[in-house]
Amino acid sequence: MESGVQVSTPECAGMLNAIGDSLYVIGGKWKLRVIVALGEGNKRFNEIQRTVDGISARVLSSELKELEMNGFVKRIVHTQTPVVVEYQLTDYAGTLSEVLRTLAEWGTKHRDKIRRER
Amino acid sequence: MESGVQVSTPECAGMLNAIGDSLYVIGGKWKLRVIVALGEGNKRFNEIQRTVDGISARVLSSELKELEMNGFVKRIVHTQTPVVVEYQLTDYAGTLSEVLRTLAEWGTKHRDKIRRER
DNA sequence: CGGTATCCCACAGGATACTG
DNA sequence: CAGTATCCTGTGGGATACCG
Repeated sequence: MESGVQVSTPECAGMLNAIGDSLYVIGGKWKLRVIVALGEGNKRFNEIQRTVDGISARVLSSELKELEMNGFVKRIVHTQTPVVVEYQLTDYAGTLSEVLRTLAEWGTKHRDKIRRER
Repeated sequence: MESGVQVSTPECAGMLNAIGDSLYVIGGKWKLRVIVALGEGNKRFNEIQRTVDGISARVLSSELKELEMNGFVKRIVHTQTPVVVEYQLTDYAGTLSEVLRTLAEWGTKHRDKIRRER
């Protein structure tokens, strides 16, 4: 091994399953982006929608529900008048920080590469 | 900050775009899994299909084409008889190693967490 | 504002059959 | 074996309208 092509750990099968598990929970078009958006701090529904470019209300609503079910997001209702609803990341969402970091890093480098090629 | 909830870097917008770029290229249900499968070493078409559980020939074919277009995979035709076709990761696929590592690590931990909860 | 309900379509992707 | 062609379904997700 010299060029970094060999990506796998000794047993590839375990890695395959582990990656499968990850994608099952945080895969898809929006989940990670919503989480990143909330990484800035608590947000209200429409704020999130404005931050995550292109997401519709319907989809955001269902994504937030799934994220809540999976323990990444907490929904906080401030019972003032008018009622204010905030979403915030849970501690568990913090376990994704390394994933997000590497993914963002790679995306940046990849974009640069594409730029250079054109 | 004490609990790791704060996932974002100073500017979240950049991270949002970077993650978006990543997902655009390596997002989806199969791409990363095909790459991991090839991480074991070169493979033939049907070998890959057997390794990546659940993928159909049609889908694998199109995924391989996209991965080739994006510079992750090289298609090698050995012109013997019978003709043998191999797929191998390029050096560029190696740039994903950190992403794959963190993703696999997280997936493993997450599965453990789910197990404990049930 | 913070959503939910409905409708609808595009497309990912499964099944099967077929070819060199 | 290594795919391609065809067909078909499920569903992700957009648009719009509506409600408390």
